[in-house]
Amino acid sequence: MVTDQAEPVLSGSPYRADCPTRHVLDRIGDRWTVLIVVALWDGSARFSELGRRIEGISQKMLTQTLRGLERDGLVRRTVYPEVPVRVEYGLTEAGRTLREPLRALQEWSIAHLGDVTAAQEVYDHTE
Amino acid sequence: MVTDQAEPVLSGSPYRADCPTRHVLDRIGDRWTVLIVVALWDGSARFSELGRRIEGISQKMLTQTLRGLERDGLVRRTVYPEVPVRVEYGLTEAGRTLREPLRALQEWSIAHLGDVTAAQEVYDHTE
DNA sequence: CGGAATCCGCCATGATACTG
DNA sequence: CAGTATCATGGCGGATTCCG
Repeated sequence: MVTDQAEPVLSGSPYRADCPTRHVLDRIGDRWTVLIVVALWDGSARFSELGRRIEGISQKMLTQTLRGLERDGLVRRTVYPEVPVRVEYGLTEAGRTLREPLRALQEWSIAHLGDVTAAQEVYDHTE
Repeated sequence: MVTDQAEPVLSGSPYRADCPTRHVLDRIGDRWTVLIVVALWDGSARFSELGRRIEGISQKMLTQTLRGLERDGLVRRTVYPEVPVRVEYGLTEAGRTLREPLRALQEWSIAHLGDVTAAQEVYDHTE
């Protein structure tokens, strides 16, 4: 996560702490990031519209996660100085490239959640 | 493994708390699950070999995460009653189906981590 | 070797209140 | 509407010890 101990490790280790996958997982592996990206891939949305789309997210986490995505260059924040102010969030070009890998994961979820749940029940029942 | 959902869960409708993607993210969205699955791609491995492959994981989390994957039916644990005992972990058929979506994510990481890091530096510098 | 059990710090998350 | 600020907390994950 944050702690990357400068430990000399054998160079054969395939899954080193600084590999790209680890970094990306640390960023999108939280509770809300993926959900926000998915919620935005049909088009931009306003702050409260996003909050309504993503059931259960708090205002704080919506703000915080959007800031992180903006910092990563995956989401663009646009302010329209109207009254009342309007703020739109949308995926950047880079953010849109995340669609395909995330869609693959989403389709896996839809296709296999049933199997996973069934396996859990067997496991819990027979242990 | 053909998914024939005419209308994806996320299109138009609120992103509900009980949708498959949320459940799966809650399961694989932790610190180690994905890394273990990836580490098992090439074949089974013993407990300590896994620990050596995945830099930074503690014994406790290795055990705990493997138990979760076993419960989900994604990893199979095989005990060989030798002396000393030998335990092998390998992906199940279901676990292997996770390879493609995770590989897509991995490739995205490799391809875009540089852009993300660069965007972060710009963001941190200009705010 | 392959764990189980225990203690514990810390941080991500959540609830609440306030603001421009 | 679109946030910011503050406080409380649950549990994730690390370190250590013990066991068959």
